[in-house]
Amino acid sequence: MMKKYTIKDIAQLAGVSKGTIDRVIHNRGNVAKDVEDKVKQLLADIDYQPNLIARNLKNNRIYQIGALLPDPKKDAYWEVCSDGIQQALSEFSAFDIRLNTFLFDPTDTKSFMEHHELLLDSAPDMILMVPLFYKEAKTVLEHYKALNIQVCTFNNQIDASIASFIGQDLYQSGRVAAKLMHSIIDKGDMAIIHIDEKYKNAVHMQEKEKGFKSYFDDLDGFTDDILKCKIRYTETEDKLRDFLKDHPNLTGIFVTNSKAFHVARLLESENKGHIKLVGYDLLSENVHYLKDGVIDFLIHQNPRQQAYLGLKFLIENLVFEKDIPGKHLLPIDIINSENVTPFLRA
Amino acid sequence: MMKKYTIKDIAQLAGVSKGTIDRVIHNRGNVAKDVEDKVKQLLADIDYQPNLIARNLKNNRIYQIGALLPDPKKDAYWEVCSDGIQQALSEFSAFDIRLNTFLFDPTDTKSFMEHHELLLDSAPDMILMVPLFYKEAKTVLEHYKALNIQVCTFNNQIDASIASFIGQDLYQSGRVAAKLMHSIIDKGDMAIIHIDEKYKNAVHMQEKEKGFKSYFDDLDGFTDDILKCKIRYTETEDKLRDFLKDHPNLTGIFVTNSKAFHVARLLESENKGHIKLVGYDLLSENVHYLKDGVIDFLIHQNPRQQAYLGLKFLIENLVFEKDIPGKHLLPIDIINSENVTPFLRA
DNA sequence: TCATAAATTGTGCTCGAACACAGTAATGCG
DNA sequence: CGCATTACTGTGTTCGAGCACAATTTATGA
Repeated sequence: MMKKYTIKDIAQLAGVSKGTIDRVIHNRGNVAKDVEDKVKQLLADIDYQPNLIARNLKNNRIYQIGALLPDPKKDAYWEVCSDGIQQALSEFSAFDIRLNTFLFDPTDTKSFMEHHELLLDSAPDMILMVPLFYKEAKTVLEHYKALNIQVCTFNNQIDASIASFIGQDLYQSGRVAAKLMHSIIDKGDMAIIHIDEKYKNAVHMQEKEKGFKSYFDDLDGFTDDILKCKIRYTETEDKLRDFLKDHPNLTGIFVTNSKAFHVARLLESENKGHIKLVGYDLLSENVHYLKDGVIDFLIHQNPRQQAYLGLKFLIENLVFEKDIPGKHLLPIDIINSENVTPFLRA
Repeated sequence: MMKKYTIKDIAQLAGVSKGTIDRVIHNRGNVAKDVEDKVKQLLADIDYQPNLIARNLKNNRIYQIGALLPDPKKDAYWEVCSDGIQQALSEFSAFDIRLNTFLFDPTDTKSFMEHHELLLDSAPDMILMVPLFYKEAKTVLEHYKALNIQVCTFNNQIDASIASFIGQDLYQSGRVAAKLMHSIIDKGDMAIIHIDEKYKNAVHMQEKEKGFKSYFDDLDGFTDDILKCKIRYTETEDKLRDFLKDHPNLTGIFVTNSKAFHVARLLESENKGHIKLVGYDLLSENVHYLKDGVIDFLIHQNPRQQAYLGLKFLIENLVFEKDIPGKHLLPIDIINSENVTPFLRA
């Protein structure tokens, strides 16, 4: 039963004062070589761990964290992020963490850049952000790096070398969707549907598509068609209806983001409930169609947990000097009508 | 931008000394009625939150926690618990938490009681336990309650009123299994297989069975048979082989605990790979058959997370006086061959 | 009225780490 | 040798909450 050593204990053991121990621990110099060696050896021998509580008692500075996030009013997918952020803040309420949140329009790169400027003006110690637009995010992240500001990104990955990332392996999540689809459909055509403003900037949707296709490529003797359809958000309904009309043999549809409910709505109104549907995220409309049986599976990207972990990593680095993992992959949760409920609670 | 108030600030605001504030906060009496009211009002107005760091600095006692857990050497299901426990301990390494672990044989109620006695002798402040055997656990829990020792149970629930519980809704997890099975099987017979020493004491397996059946009961016009088969652990293979022979129309099997790999092994060797198989837990053998396609889905009960949360709740109650939730339900994770990997990492 | 008890309030120390600053010993240089 | 400079070491205060105890005010009774 090992005792917990304090600086005072070590000072006594080494026959010096606690000031000297402190100088050794923090390499602040002004210590005789032989004493330093002796103390260092002692510290190693007893595996000294400083009391983080006492350390932070003195360190009562106010930490400023900036958050650059998509506006949930523009896309409900982002709504739950604030829950995760609140959870992290309350968990570390013992410390004085000030969070400045800047919400940008997820359909507008200009809005992203504008709010980035505002964020910079707020002089944050660290930054939490969703790098939604590849090109702009890369520029911004390089800017932060030059300023030596630690950044945590989540939801989609830009560049492993430039900022810490929390999220799912999107390629693999495409494979999960494919596996699910494969297990529930009979023979027939399958379609991948992308519903968004700008497909080209949305690397995450392309990754999911690649993963989805790779699964079927790996199957021996699988030759059915995988169709592809890109739809801009504003023209969703008409385009979708045309697409369904053009492909009467469809038996399965994979929607690569949280917009599966648009497809579900149409399938229901056109009595095409036999078409299997796999999509993403627990938006209330998606959950509704999941419970109704129109959507068969949803993959949960858990933006709430992503935001929570991102903020937690930043705070733990600030107050405990913990390392921030370069990449933290969340599990890919499979949701059906029976297990959805516990995932909805905050 | 609200300031963080300390006891000193409040003392100044109220025009009294910090000692008086402290007496009011802790209801230690010896405060004039009018002063007490005034200070209480002030505390409420500014929503005073004590600095937990400073509070615990003084409170440097050693906390003893006892753990009564199944021996992982007897059942690999329990192996990952120690990871979760280690994680909780390292997260709270700033506090002096001593954990005494007592491992009992999960097939032997006598072993459970013996180790319970040993646990009591160690004079724990709090207890973490897996109440594997209903009758014995109930006795033991009442004993702890009489001694006023806080207990966290996980994996299976005994009695909501008697101890805190962390785990899955087992009835609902049976329904999840049923929904999965329903989505992947064609017409044909289904079987629920229980593989364990003592079925009667294993309420959790009965709950899963009830949930599974209830799903199909809710379906209109579903009339196929749901067979049932209880197998003792020692006689698994022969009994299983007979059962398969007796029911040649089987298309789906649901195994109610982590022993699905026994069935998978047999299905593979008898070339009955077309029979769909749904089971529980990410034991390495299960994962192997999942990747091979013999097992279609596994439900992840996440014993690692259960143990982690249980210990975390206990510690947070000890050091932060946080409330322990009476019941904490974990999500019911659906696992297939494509999303299993991230769930395996510690 | 005054002594004394009772009620109320203030002061000062503790926890462990961090750090400023005071204090002491060793060395250099004229 | 003596004084200054460097090299090293020890002391004391701070952070916020908690608590023991001292100090003060108020009430009570002879």
